[in-house]
Amino acid sequence: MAEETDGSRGGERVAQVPGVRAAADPRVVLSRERVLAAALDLLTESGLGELTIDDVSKRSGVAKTTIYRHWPNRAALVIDACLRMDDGDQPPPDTGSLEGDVSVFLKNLAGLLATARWSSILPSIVDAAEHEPTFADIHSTIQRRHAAPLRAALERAVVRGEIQPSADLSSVVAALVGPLFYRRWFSREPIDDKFVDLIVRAVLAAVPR
Amino acid sequence: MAEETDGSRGGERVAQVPGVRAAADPRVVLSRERVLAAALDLLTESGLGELTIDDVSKRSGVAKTTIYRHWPNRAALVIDACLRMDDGDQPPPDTGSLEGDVSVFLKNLAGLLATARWSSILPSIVDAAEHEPTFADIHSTIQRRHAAPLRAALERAVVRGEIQPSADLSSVVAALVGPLFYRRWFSREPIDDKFVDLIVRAVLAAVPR
DNA sequence: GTGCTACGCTACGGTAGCGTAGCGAAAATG
DNA sequence: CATTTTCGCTACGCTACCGTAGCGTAGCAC
Repeated sequence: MAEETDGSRGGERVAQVPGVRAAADPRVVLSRERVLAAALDLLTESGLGELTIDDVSKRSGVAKTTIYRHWPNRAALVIDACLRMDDGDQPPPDTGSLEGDVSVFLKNLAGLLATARWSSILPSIVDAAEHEPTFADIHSTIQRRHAAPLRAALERAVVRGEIQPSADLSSVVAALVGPLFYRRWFSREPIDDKFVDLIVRAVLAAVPR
Repeated sequence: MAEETDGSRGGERVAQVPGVRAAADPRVVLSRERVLAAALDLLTESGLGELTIDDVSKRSGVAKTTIYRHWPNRAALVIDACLRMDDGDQPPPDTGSLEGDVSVFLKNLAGLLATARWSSILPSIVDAAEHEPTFADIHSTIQRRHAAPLRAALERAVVRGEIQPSADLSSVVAALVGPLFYRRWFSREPIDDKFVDLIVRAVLAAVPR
């Protein structure tokens, strides 16, 4: 996406090995890294609409012209930064029991909601997704990736017979994660273990088994 | 808030009755109404960051200068529009039973999430609340007002003895409303009655009674 | 070392949006 | 009516931001 008309510039004669995608020049990777890091910082501070290339340039120490050598326009940079925002991901828990997995996942999630950069940026993406189809796609990608470990735990529970195959797992995910999201972004209350326990107990008791 | 230094202009000698707040000139109320209506329309379409005074002027048919005669700046107009956005409110249900009240409330909410202007604008406010304290206040005002009927239903249930007074009602609200919000803005799946029934059943069964 | 490539810098042109000034016309008020 | 108040219109000045051009320099690769 950030590549656009790559062929128009000279740099890709180097990429003779097709799969490697031109890992070449260390200056390039450094510039890209610094720019993306600065962009994520600024996204966290000010939100998606306020992000300007001039600010990214100042913050990163990379010249504005160089930024435009790597991304065709502001939108492409924003998208790239959003897709590289992975600090909302979790390692999949595997405690052996459904209740254990879910409990670990949600308590981890509570921690991320309180601290991770990801939780500051997501509202901007949700808002953008509301009006622009491009961001709707990005949003669903992030969302799927993020809920994957929980989904996997539920699917394992189906295999183990702890949950009936007829259960609607999407509903269960919403019932579990929704309350935490609500507290983080809507009621803006802190999330303690007691709250998480209530949710886990309520939802798992209602799932057909 | 939109009033700022009212005393600097001449119009308030008319407001001799302090409480009435100068209901006077029909031209004024008409202008304000048309501007706010247009602003809410544009908020729905484009989000909070993209709203421009020029656009509001074009859409409403009210001259830009007139808009600035009523609001000191763009921010004041946005805030005024947000506070006047009341189509997310519901009449408080009172079916006599806790389960009935909650079920009615959530099914109404599901409808509003699918159709109301309010549900399109809220993500912008959530995002703004993340970075600007002013909008954090607005957000919590809207949020409280909106959840009030549900809270009232829960409190009635406490009085009737259907719920123990020790129960944490804020948690219950989050557990009930959160899943619907999650579906609307995060997983972006439709909300059907089966889903709502699952949530109601799960949560109410877990509340101490 | 010798090219090649990426980078930084300054300087633009263009646009969009904010908020203001000043005037004449229209409408309300009494 | 006469007066007061509001409105619409045009025309600004100002700032922030986008994205580009051209040049000289520093780092990379062979």
